Amino acid sequence: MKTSTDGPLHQRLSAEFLRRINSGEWPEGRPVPSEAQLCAEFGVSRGPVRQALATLRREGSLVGGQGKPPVARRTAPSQPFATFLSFTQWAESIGRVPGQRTVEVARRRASPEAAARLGLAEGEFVVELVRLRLLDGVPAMVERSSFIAEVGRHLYDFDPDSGSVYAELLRRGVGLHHARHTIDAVAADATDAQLLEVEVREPLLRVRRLTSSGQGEPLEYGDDRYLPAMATFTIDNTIEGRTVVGRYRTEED
Amino acid sequence: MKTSTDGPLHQRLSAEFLRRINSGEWPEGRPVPSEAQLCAEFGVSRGPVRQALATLRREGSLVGGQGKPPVARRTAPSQPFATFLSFTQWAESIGRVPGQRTVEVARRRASPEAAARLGLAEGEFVVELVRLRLLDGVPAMVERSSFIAEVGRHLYDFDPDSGSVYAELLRRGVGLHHARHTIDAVAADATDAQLLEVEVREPLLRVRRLTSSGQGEPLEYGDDRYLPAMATFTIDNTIEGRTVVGRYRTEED
DNA sequence: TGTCAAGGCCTGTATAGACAAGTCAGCGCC
DNA sequence: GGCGCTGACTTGTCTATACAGGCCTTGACA
Repeated sequence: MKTSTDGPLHQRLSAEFLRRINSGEWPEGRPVPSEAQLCAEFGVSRGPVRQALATLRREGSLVGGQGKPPVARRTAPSQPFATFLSFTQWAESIGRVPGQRTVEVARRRASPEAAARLGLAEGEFVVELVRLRLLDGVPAMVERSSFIAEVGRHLYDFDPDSGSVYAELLRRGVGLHHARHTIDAVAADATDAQLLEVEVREPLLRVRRLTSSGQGEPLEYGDDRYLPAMATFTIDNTIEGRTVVGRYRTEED
Repeated sequence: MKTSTDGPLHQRLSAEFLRRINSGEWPEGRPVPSEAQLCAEFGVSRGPVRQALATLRREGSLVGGQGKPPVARRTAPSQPFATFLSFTQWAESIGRVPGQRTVEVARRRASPEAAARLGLAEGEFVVELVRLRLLDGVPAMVERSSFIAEVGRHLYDFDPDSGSVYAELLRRGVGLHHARHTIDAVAADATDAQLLEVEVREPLLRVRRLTSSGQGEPLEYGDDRYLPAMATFTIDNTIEGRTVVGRYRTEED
């Protein structure tokens, strides 16, 4: 009955339980079998069963308990690092077709804001990349990235219209490790308005991103401006401290 | 030696271990005492000790293990649930003075959007609370909340101008357990503009919030609109998958 | 002096049993 | 009919024990 035959017992149990929840065998919103029943079914003691249930509870697939069996809940899993960082991978993960139109790639002196975030002296060079990102062929976001020179040089022999810059950088061994996203709202300026095909002053969802190496050195500073009708960010958190973040296509309704 | 005398043993142990890490009693980067030593010191069996260590490991305060004792690590904690949910507690946590001016408290039929999110039939009653929230006396956010009737009735004998509604609800045993925040941008409407003292159509950072019980029943639906100059949200994530979220006062620079 | 194997220590995993505390249905009493 | 109480069931917590497997020091041997 178990999904696989290797690995610790509690891992096999938790994989099997998760399968049952996601397959609907344990319907959402309904209590799952009691610990005693599960022990009997798999012929194991209560320890591994509880450990498996605890794992699922931590991940949000089970809720409730104490005196009554916990309840199954299907949840969107937390988006992994790459999906959260890369527009291309994000779009693919939600079943949309990503696209891009590069506006410019340029080596120039860092803007004051980029220089400050990247820890560069005034006048140092960065590689700036400006792209319009599309979702199913429709404009969704304007991306302005400043890469430090050492990372940016990879962009000269890579066509940013062909896909994910991040995937390419990772492939070339650039150690993207940590990213801080700061979210706020801004009014569309003339460039945004023209690229996104909206009026000037239209509200846009802005995400400024500082991507760093494992040693904490900044590698890239980005300013992404989304049409709010195309994408939203979500933060899920619980009183126990679990936090899950995601970026989603705005539901049309 | 234990920090407090009530609560389950493993919780007391984990609180005590965390204290030792943060106080430097267990220096960062150095292995902590072995499970056997901790069992002996506290006179308990291995179960609760392991449970306490597992909690700290999940939160990132301990790393490593398997064959050798785990290593202590001090980390910036993720903002706890209450701080993220409550404007009042958030403001206090960043050293600002929270304020509020209640615009209205009303029992009325749920708006179509609120009814849909709360899983109510059309025409069911909710308690709506509209407040202007202030940071150091300056308008920062307009909050519109719809509470299901059973939760909302607590608001009749509580003055929402006096402080945190969430703290009061928790004190009265309302099981706020999980919250999903959806972030996007909207243009200020006439009401927003008047309350926040900005122009109509000014971009605002909108956070829609669905707060649920431990059983997953929706309890409150909220629509908060922040002045982007006053607050931002951040998401920190790493390639290893740890994610930390926060809400911050926008730096003035 | 360098290398490799042995053994001790430590965590990971699993079993079994016991009691506390919360939930809920059903019964009996008013 | 409605209320409250009881008791069965379930999860939460804790103890005790055992063995597998990773890690590291020690010591014998080349």
